[in-house]
Amino acid sequence: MLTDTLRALGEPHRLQMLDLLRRGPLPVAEVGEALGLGQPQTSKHLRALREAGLVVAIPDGQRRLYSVRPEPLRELADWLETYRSVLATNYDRLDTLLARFEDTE
Amino acid sequence: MLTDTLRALGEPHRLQMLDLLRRGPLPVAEVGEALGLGQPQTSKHLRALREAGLVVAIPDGQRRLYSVRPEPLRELADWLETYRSVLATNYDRLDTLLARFEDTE
DNA sequence: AGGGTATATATCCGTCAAGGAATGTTTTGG
DNA sequence: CCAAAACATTCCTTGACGGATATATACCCT
Repeated sequence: MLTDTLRALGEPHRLQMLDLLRRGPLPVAEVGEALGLGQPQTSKHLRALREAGLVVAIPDGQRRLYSVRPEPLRELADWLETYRSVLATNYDRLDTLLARFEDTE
Repeated sequence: MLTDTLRALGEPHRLQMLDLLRRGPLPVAEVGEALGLGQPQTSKHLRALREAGLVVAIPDGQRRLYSVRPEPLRELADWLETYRSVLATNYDRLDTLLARFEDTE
């Protein structure tokens, strides 16, 4: 679900984690170290990402290599596509906005 | 901030609101009615969206017309772009993933 | 000016999520 | 088989959040 993806990434540490894993798979310890997180917190956040389908864990000896799973990101990209017309238009000047309102009124 | 955008949209009602406003500006009452929300709840969520910069309110008599502000969505799109290579690759079959690990090991 | 409408804000409550410390589990190495 | 390493899970506490109700504010109309 799109909402789950957004909620999972709405947490700063988890967003950083994904950005970190974007470069390639990493074990839990390195992820935690990179973000300055404790080991339990790291595992917890990785679990949240995993449950959102944003990440997969692959056993490698006594470690677990986490890597990005792109599916949810594709879904997010598809959703953003539906805003294509909105993104194209330059709505950001207030007067433009007001002008449009007067038109449609 | 990207996190704020994701966090704001991580709430199902707010995501629905944005999807609703994607078609064009609406007053609070119609937004609430469309989502089956009470008036205070509607205002509260719209405020959250507004504070995330995802929405603007324009006074129209005693009403306020809310509409989408594209800036944060552009930022989101830009962020997604950095995952372009990840999205392109077909990571989704587990064996493919494993094969890649064995390669890089 | 007054009454009604549309929206915003305040408050209370229940719930959930994040951080921290301790413990459990699996795997490796000897 | 035992001890240590790497993670996962649990429990606790605390702060934030969403829903509901009540109240305040702003605006229009007559």
